[in-house]
Amino acid sequence: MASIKDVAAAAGVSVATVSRVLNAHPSVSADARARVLAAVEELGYRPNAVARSLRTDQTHTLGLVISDVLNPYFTELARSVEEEARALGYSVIIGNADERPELQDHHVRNLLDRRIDGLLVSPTDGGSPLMLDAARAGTPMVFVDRWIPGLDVPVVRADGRAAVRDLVAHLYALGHRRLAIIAGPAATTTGSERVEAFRDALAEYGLALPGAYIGQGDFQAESGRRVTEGFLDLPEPPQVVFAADNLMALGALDAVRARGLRVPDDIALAAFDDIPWFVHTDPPVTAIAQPTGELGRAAVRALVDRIEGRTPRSVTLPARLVVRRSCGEPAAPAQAPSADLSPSPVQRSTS
Amino acid sequence: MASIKDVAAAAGVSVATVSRVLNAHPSVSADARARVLAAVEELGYRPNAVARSLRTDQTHTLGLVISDVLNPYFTELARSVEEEARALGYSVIIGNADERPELQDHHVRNLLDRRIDGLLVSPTDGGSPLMLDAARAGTPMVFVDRWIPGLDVPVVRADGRAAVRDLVAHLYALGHRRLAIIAGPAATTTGSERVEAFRDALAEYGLALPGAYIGQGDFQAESGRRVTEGFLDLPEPPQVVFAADNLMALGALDAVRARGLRVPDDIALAAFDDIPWFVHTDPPVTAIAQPTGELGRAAVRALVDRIEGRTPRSVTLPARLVVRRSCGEPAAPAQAPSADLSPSPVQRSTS
DNA sequence: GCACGGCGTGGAATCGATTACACGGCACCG
DNA sequence: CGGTGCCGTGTAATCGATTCCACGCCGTGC
Repeated sequence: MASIKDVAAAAGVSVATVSRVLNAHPSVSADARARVLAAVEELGYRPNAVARSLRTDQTHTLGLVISDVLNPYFTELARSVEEEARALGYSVIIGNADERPELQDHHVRNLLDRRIDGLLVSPTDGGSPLMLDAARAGTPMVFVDRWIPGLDVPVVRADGRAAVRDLVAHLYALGHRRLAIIAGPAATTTGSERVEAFRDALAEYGLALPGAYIGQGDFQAESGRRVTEGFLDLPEPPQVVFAADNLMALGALDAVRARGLRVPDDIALAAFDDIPWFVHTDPPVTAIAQPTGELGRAAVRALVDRIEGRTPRSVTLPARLVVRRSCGEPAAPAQAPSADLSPSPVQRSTS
Repeated sequence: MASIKDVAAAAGVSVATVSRVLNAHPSVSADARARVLAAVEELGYRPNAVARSLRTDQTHTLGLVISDVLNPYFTELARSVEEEARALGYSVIIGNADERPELQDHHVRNLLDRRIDGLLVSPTDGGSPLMLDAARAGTPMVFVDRWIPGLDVPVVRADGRAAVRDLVAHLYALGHRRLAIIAGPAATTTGSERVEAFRDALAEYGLALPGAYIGQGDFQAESGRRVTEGFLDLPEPPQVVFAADNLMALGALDAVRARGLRVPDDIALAAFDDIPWFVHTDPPVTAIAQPTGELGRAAVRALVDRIEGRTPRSVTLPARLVVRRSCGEPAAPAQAPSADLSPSPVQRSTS
């Protein structure tokens, strides 16, 4: 592969001049510039990003460590992150932690070794020493979706409290009184927050959230199934199951169906995180939708602000309830009943 | 951040010795090794991968350029690719082309600039000059899923011919005679091959595939909707729509539902590419399943073979038909009728 | 007519690693 | 006892860029 030296030789100038041309430095004669550009074209020269990074100590690369690529929520997040980063002149390297802390550490270490300019993390746990050290050592960092308390790191996330309250109102209006939740890992902020928001909302209606109605999941489908089976085995099973993420909702749907029961007739189902597929499931699933794309973009902007010396801001955006049919008819007033017939969110503009 | 010089100074040795310790070179005394290791620990030293790559001309990184991250098929592919690469000591940088050739080129160029050791591509089009040049210039490369004819590049893919034949047999047995297909872009191999396989299979049953029953899609949901609407507007609409990928199937489902029609009573639906969500849609969708994980792993092995000087092999694995309810009852003999009640493929082992 | 300033340019240092080569010391062999 | 060879180590070149500094040249102003 041609290097800057080859270009310099071909153009009859020094490497310094070539570098100046490539970096749009003003101090280059028109003549030299033309000869350099001709040589670049001729040789098909492309600057070696590795060498450049070594010298400038910048990689123009962001690391994104997410909890689970197979979760459509995170896939969409990753997509919007890459898009915004590209618009700002950065590339993104994605690390999939698969909800496993040790894998998360592996990726963080790998990304740090590659000297990425900044790190976007949706932590799988409460924070490993590695991550805490990196944050304290001054690695530009932004948390997205989930975060680790006690660190001076900006957080970009959705606030689901209001939407959870709307959901409970909706369920109450439909006559449901025994409501259960499949929680995420307590070590994650989203894991514990959603339970809390749910409990608080229930309290407003004078409803309790007994221990038996809190199932411990891990954000994966299998745990949703297991927990739901436990609920169904109770002497007095809940009338509604609220899953703290979309994969666990899927597992719950499986468990209900495996018993030959029907949603919502025998038991109602709702989920945190809305995804395009919920429109097409049987029945369409009532869910709390996060502004995922906007979260990804805001997170990138905050991180790049931090990298480029500006002051990053934490951002909290509201989530909203999307009513479909999995909790019973008729649809609540908050939402048009035809929601599940509207054009699928799977489509997107590609202009 | 501490560099190798700091470690050398702290350990009282030269940088060469530090490097030798870190690279397990035999010619180091036990004493020196111990002092170096102690210094490494003390300083929290981590080798700079950028500098190392510059010197050794290896990044231990693979580039993966896929057509669409939001397509669960490619998400799963990406996941298995990363997993196998990690097992072999490589990292993966994913580029999402979004079915747009210019975006594909952007990522290929970016990855080449970063001097990735090899490239895994599922081309969005027939091959840009950039990609052809890279292949001919000797960049280690492997095509996965889709490929570009006429290049000496190994291809790892699934063969769907037999499964398409099974599908047609299934449809024929259910009494369907007017079968239509939503094709992918003709510029992609999977786009044209699937139509051909479908036509050939129909011919075996003495059925024709008229032009009106071939809709041109682009592998995105919206095109599936549009094409399906066209089918439904025909004087004699087809009895079955076969979508060449899962997103277009989703669009088709939307279009059918928007007319107030029902699958499979009014029109049947089948898809190429099986995804976990097809179990949960209304109705569960009959699909052709690729061995996605195995494809990703095989592709990485081929690429790493090529990178490390061994001879890579092309791999073709069979796809298989998974019958569910979207083409009509009763389920075909080829598959257990309870397929859609089996544990969801969304779960996975995490051991 | 001379000094000064700015512009275009090249030489060389530098980033942080790897590695070829040289060198001193010690052991072993003849 | 001297030569050979290996072992452990350090010096320095190198990868491909960026950038500081110095230098030569030219134009301008006094």
